[in-house]
Amino acid sequence: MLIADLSVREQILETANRLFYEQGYNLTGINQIIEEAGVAKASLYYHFPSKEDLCVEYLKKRYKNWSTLLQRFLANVEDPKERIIKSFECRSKYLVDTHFGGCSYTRIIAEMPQRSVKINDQVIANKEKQRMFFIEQIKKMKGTRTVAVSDLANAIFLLFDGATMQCQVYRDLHPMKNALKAVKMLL
Amino acid sequence: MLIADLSVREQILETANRLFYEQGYNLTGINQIIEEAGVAKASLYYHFPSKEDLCVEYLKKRYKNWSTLLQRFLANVEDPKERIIKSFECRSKYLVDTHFGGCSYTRIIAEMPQRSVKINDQVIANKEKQRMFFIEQIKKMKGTRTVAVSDLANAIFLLFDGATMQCQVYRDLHPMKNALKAVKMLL
DNA sequence: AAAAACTCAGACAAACTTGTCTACCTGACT
DNA sequence: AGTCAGGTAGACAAGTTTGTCTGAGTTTTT
Repeated sequence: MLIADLSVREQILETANRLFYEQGYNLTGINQIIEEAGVAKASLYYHFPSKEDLCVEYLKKRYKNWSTLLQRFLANVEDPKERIIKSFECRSKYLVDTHFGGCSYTRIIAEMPQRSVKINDQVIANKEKQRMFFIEQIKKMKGTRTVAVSDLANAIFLLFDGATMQCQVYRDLHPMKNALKAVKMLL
Repeated sequence: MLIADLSVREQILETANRLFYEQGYNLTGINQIIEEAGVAKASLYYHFPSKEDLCVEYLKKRYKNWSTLLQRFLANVEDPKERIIKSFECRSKYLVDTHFGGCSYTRIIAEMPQRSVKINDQVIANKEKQRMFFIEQIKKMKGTRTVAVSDLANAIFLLFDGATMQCQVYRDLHPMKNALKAVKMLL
């Protein structure tokens, strides 16, 4: 589990990333994190003022990892429509790789009805970045659009997000396939 | 908080329903439930073998309540297309009434990565019933369909479910409005 | 009348929770 | 030589968690 050559801070964050996502935020204790990260408790609280702050960094990391994966998938793909389709395929791979863990942002929200401002803002920021990806692609698309750019992008984003969640629930890729079919209907 | 004339079992379930949804399943303790329900701990464990079993009953109750609300919304609405649109409006009302609590089934899944079989089965059953509603409406729709019934119904279900989740995240109805726009594009 | 179902209050076990604090150590920079 | 960033181990506080159990009392059914 321990990854060599990682600073203590990175070791903590990497371990928290794994445990928060695999077990859930509320079910993961600070003690388990420091134990599995192989660091002292004071070290955790030296780098992260609280579990809540660690959660915010976790959310940032999740977005960074997703973004990296997506960029790899989209390298050499120019056509906007093709980029949208590829992003759904990227999501499918992500879901399989994570054993259908679903969207980490959504899950954090679901776990914390009494959302803190910090966590709320980070989740919204991450979601908005995902939404903007679709906005950008639709904007780039040629052809006279009969519907507004944002309406189409938002619809695709809803399908993307909805399918991610349903894949988690059903532990199967079929919702993502259905979402892709719907996207093709809309485009 | 206490509702008169309810049996002890119903009092417990009603309180659990409120607390699980408002605070989350993991953050709601048995002790809080019995305290707010005004019953003894032994009474809870007499009616529900475990917190997990209580959760299953909670999920059943949530579906029953949603189903009742939906039926009230759809009374006197015959046209399948209109019934679909009304179901989205019903969801909007539901979300506002629950202060954007989102979908209880989804949230339970999000909170419990190590899903028990009982809970998993109940969530799937509830979700499938919701999906079947859309299947039924599409089936009833006249006109030569260029796409398969299930593909269209699944797309609408994805939008419905995705919008419910996004409304929870954004604490706003705009995703549901976007979903409805998308549905109208598809129909 | 007897039995069964239901309800109460609360102690108890054995664990876990976040965060603080003491006390110490190492290495780098000024 | 001195300061400070970064690290160790672990005790501690004050609370929480689910579930069991004792022991009693009431209500309903047979």
